Amino acid sequence: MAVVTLKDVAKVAGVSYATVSRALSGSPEIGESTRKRVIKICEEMGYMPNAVARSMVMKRTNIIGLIVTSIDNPFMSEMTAHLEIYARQCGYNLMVCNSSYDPALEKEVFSLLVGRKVDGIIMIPVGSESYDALKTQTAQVPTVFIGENTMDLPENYVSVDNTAGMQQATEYLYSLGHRNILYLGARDNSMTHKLRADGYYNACKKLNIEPNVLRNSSARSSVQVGYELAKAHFEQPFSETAILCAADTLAIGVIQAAYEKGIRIPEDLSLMGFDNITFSALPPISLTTVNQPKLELAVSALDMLLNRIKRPETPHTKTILSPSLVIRNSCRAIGNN
Amino acid sequence: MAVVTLKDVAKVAGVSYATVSRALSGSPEIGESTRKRVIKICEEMGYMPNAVARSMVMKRTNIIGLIVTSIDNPFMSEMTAHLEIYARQCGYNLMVCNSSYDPALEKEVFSLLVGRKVDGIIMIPVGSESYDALKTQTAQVPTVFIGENTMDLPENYVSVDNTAGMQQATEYLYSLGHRNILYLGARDNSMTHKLRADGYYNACKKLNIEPNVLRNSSARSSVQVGYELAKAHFEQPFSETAILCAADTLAIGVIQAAYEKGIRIPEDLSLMGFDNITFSALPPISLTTVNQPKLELAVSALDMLLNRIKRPETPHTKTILSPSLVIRNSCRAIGNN
DNA sequence: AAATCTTACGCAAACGTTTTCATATACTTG
DNA sequence: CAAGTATATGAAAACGTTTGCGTAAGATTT
Repeated sequence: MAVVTLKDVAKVAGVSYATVSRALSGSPEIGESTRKRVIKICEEMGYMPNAVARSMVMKRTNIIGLIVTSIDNPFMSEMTAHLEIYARQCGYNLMVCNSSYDPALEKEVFSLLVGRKVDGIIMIPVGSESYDALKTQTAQVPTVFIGENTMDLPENYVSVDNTAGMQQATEYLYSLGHRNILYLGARDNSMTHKLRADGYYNACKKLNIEPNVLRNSSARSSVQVGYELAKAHFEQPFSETAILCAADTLAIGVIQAAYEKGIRIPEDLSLMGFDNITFSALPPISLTTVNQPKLELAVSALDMLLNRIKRPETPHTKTILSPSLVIRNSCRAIGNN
Repeated sequence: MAVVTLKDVAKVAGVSYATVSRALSGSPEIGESTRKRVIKICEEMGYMPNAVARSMVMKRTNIIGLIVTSIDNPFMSEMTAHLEIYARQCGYNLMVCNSSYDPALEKEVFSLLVGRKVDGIIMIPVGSESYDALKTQTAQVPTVFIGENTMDLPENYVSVDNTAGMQQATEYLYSLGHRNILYLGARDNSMTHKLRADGYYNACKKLNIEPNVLRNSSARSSVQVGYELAKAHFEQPFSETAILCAADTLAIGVIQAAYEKGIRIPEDLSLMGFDNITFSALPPISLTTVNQPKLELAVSALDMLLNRIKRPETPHTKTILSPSLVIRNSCRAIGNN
């Protein structure tokens, strides 16, 4: 039960503990014979370096903090999986925290991670206010944002090109003959969602069709919210032939509401989402959507962060990845007259 | 950029740094006036305790390690969310690792967490061999297993009663008139799945129907595996009126395969799963299943772990939670003749 | 008023590493 | 062979806390 330390090993090996440390760290200034002997003794004694003590002296924990709005969200959990695996390969472990879509909590866990002396933080922010609130905090530790960006603050972030993606989606529906497209789930408290809405507006202008937006006043885009918005919308007669959702989760909520109303997709109504979460691919759902490349997002974010950890004084950068259309069976072509 | 330490605060306040420490820790042996003054200075200077240094001396990190097979799995991510929130309320942070369904990697990350001096580990094991492989390791740090258990090793674990749940599921199908029920996805490399299969066998014996099992020879139960098993099965004529899956993910794969074959659920085939993941509730899927109470599992596991951390010499315990049937629309009653 | 007890604080050790600097030994080289 | 140079190792500081112990000063008791 007693934990073996460097000193214990040193005593058995009859050397100073500095020597043991050097033997294990692969330092060149040590004799080959003693190195082998010490390493063998370490193995026999089951010595395992104390990462806390090492962090203490090296002023580096090899931990990176990850703040997500909710790990219980297919998009985030997919990305977290990629992040964790890649981070471990790079010698880092992940400390994961939920902000639960609460800016106050987000700030709190950020401080907590700073106190834990994580080497860096990757964060999927609750909303665009996150920037202001965290401005002083992000100065304390290298931070990279995923998915959320902003014009005025040159923070580090990686994101998909939300505007281009949503514009592409709108144009796709147009190409199928849709002229009356409802954009469902616009939000003002998230830059990501503003940019997505921009894509829709851009396309409308370009294609000369009338924008038609149903806003989401809550703080998040969930299946539940999509369901409620659609349900309310379906209460009254509507003329749209297609619904374009700001997120896949919303679209799945719409499916539910449509199902209850007997509205068939895509026969009666075409439907699109954005994100391409795993479950959108399942045939019963088979949602046409815009893909966010989760692996690339994860890898880019970590690369960017590791870079900043190494060279903190480097200028801030951003990486914008290209989204891509994923065509499934939730949209149909209609004759437009 | 320079980090404020206890010493800095002490210097400004004109006291020893022991006094600052005591002021913040709420020690009684300190004057009320100095306490207030010191705390105020701490706030002004933006002092934040260094958790690493504290861990060093207190021999406690307030970190718990979580090893899941894959965070990118709705069941695990739901539970992780609950765990993280509850743990944080208890003053702990979560270090999350994927074992990626690989026993060797599982062992490796376990060691890694031990080296990190986590206070305890919660683990969803890859399979029942995990116990043997980790026997020496679990002695080094309090460990609690979730969902996986075993007869011979009295490890700490919390689990749902898999056998009772699957027996209940089988009986439910029987009550709908099904006599030819295919059990899809049995696995030998997981005690959980053995116990679930036991539930099916028990029910068959009790109800006097012939067991009919399609094994899963891979290491995991994924949508993909379910799809492949069902697809192969549907190639040839089959006589089953219902398929009972060892996991919801498998059942969703079955839906996909059935869809492609034009087999309607529940009209042509009844289908059940086990786990009750979020997406099983969506109307297009609407899977009748057996619920695993994720919140209760998470809370029980953490309580058990915290208990062991406090009193490591306490005897091992197990907590078995009751599953419950969740009836949706993937099963139909048939006339049995 | 002397003796005792509290109270509030400082000193310093300890936690387990890494790493700089010093030093002893062995090895070159002129 | 003397002097210098590598080479291998040890001693000790440092990282930022917590906490046991010691001790002044003040409060209480007799």
